[in-house]
Amino acid sequence: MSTINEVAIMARVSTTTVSRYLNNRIELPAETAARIDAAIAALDYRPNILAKRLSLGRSEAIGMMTPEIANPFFAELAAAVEDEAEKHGYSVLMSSTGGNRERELASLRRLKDGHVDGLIMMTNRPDDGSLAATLHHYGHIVLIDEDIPGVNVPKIFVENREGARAATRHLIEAGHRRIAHIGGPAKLFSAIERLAGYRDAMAEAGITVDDGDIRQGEYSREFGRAAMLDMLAGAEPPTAVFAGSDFIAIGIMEAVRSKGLGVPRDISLVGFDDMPFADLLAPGLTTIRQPTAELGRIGFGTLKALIDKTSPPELTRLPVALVKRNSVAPPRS
Amino acid sequence: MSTINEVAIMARVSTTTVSRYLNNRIELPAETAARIDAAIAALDYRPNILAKRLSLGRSEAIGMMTPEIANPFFAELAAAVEDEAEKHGYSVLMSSTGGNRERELASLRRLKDGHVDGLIMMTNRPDDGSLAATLHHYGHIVLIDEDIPGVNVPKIFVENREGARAATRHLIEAGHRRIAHIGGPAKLFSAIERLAGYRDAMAEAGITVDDGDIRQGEYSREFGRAAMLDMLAGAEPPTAVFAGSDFIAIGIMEAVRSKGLGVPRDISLVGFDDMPFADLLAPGLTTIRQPTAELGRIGFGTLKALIDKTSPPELTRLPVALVKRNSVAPPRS
DNA sequence: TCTGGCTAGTAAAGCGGTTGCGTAAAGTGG
DNA sequence: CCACTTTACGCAACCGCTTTACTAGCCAGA
Repeated sequence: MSTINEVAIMARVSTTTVSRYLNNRIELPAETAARIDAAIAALDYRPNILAKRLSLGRSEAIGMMTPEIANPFFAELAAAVEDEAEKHGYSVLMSSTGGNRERELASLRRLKDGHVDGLIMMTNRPDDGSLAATLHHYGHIVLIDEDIPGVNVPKIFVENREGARAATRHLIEAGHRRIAHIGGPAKLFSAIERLAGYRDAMAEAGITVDDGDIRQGEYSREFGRAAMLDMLAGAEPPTAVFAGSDFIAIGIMEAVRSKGLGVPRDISLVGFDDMPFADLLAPGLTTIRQPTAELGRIGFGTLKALIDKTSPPELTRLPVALVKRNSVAPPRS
Repeated sequence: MSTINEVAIMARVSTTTVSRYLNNRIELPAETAARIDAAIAALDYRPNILAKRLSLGRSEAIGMMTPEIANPFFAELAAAVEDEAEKHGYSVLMSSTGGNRERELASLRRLKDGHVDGLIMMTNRPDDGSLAATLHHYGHIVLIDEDIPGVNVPKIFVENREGARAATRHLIEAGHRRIAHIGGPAKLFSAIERLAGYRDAMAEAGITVDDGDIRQGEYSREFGRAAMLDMLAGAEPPTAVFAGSDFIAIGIMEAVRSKGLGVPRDISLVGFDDMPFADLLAPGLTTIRQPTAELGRIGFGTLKALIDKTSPPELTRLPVALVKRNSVAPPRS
């Protein structure tokens, strides 16, 4: 590997000049520039990025914190971020925390250590305030998909409430009146918004919601199954369910099936997320699609703006869309 | 941020001593060590990793090239690598190439530029030789999951052939004789091995394979569906299929269903990979599980051995296992 | 008493860039 | 022809850490 010094010697100038020339901080006579160019080509010189980083104190890399990269939703998001970052010459350091506070903090430490210039954070659990408190001390952070209340950084979310409203309305329009909602953690931002959207739609249709028809728990298949089994055990179960996530929806399907019932014959179902597997299911899951890739792209753009000191919008909301498949039918009369 | 120099001053020693002490290259009298420890604690000193990297010429980061991070299989693999790397103090730079040669080369360039100390490569397309040729010039590379023929680096694969054999035997044991194989690209290493395993099992059972019962194409849902539709259009379709991947198996399910037939009632089916969604399907897909996380862990370990100049094994083979779900039944008589 | 071998460190030269000051030489206006 | 501004660069410090080569001081053995 050749160095800037070798280039300088070959071009008969100083390293200062080469460095400035390469960074466009100087205008050189064509002849000098040509000599430098020639030397660079001859030596196949490429700047040592490690040295550059040390000198500049920047790493031209960003970190990305996801709860679980193996979750297709986060994987897709990650891919989009990486894609966009690459375009701007940034590397991405992935870190999947497994929802582990330890690892979240390690990730933040890296940021502080100058390892990375900024951080895109995704989380999927409610914060007890400790994360929020920590974040205050850090530099360039962007929150994606899920809020951490009390943190004052740019945030990018989807229209959770609108989406939930559309999902619920879709069920109402199919003729259902007893529509349950099995959603995410009661304290989690997205779950709160989705619940609100569900209530909106029900209220708009003039339907009174029985509190027993609302269940909140983890965004997981297991919770979906358990909650649905519980509902089915009731005297008069609902005819439709709006699930807070596709994982929950899968659990619901399992529960329904295990009772010898069918989706959508006995229970209509709408999910949220449009995970890649949503259309692999039988029946295909009607769900709310999030603009995953867009979230990632805009997330990176926002972070870059932050790094470049141009102030990005405080809050960006991305629209969602209802994807109709085969898990909704009119109620059996 | 405090520096090693400040620590040295506070502890009344030289930076050399602090550096050596921290890197366990020196043994100090307890009293001196205590002074240094105290200074570090007091100043909340953490070494500047950028400086360390420059000085050492190592980046303590590895690259990971995957065709598509959004594919659950690769995502899981990536998560395992990341996990293991983290434990050893390495960062992981993810790069999903989308099967794009350009991006593959960019990834390799980074490696050369000292961006990373080594690279874990995964690919999913047959190489025309150009990639293999390029790889020869590079340093620390480990190949995971799929071979690039002619490349002389440590490789970690699963027992494709054994797995295929077990899958096929499972169908035979269920009573099937006409068993088709719809597999991956004819020139792709894993597909070749899996086909061989299928032939093994059939030969062992004394069943002659009709060439028309073997189809090779992409590891994709679309190919699976098309191939299966074609088979079903034949005069006497098979009663069972061993699919080269779970994606292919899903396509097969769709095809079977679209003809008004059922899995496993009319067609028994075994996949390969055990993707996270395999058990979400209805019926649950019987398939061959790859030790995904293990692949990742061992992949990192092998790369690290390479970096540390201890020569790792040329080839590691990881066992697979048959996971029985509900897509296999005896043939209808 | 001298030599040699520890012990417990240190000074200084990198690693490969960037950058705040300078400055010699050439050009310009009066 | 002189003072002044450009033009075209260079010197050397700096980023924070590692490492090679060296030394001061002490003790043991001959």
